[in-house]
Amino acid sequence: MLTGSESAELVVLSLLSEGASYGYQLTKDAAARSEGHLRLTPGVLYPLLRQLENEGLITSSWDAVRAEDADDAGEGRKRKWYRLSPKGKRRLGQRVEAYESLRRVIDAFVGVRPREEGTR
Amino acid sequence: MLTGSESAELVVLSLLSEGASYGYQLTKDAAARSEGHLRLTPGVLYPLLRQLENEGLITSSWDAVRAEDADDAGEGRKRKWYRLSPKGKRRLGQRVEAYESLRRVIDAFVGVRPREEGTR
DNA sequence: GCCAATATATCGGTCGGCGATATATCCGTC
DNA sequence: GACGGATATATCGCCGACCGATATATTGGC
Repeated sequence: MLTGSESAELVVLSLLSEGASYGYQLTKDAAARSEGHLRLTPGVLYPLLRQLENEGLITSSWDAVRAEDADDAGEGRKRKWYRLSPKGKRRLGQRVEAYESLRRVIDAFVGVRPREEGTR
Repeated sequence: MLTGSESAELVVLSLLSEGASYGYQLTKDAAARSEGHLRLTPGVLYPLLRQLENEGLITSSWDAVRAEDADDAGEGRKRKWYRLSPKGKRRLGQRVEAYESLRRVIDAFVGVRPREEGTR
């Protein structure tokens, strides 16, 4: 399981890098991709989306429900579409690097398998 | 940089799986192995050691300073040696598995590189 | 007409990470 | 013999963030 909002940011930016999406879809995508291990609950997701928008990493607009009409702000039902900004794209790159760096650090420890009993 | 105490537990158990050690040494080892990225500060380390001992994952004893005499509780200067218990060894295994699982989950996202502009 | 699924959003209590701080010993050196 | 930096262990409690709980409206299937 994984709910920390640090990884949540990485995941949301990553999903949006593949194209525009919206809140509910993001929770579903996250769960599907991680085979249920990643639960992007409303309490985590929406505050995060707001924060990302405030930082200028994503943009939002209320547009048509159908994906192919996502830019059409005409009549009918709407939902809130989010898109990755250029700044967000850069941030995603940084986050990926940070993750890979962390990965190497932890691997430096878990890569080493136990030796023997007793004292060093 | 990485200070979360979740990873701290993994790291401490991992270091102790290589042999007995003590607080100050653990901070130094952690920094060295991670090339300075992992700062196991006193405020993180000692509460963690206490907790790990309470859970029966490690044991401690005040013994001689010299590593080769670490079991000798005779005269002279002492320091507090920590050792991984069998239970701790099992926990380490679980934590490594959990880490590798998390790793796979995140990789499922960062492995996917950006496609093109616009809508899904 | 009803229920489950879809869709977005806020709030605040709870929990814990970790900076700041305290204390004591050891050793080199001036 | 005293000063300072490194060694070594330990506690405390502030601050802030995480996210469970909750609210609300719409849609679609039966």
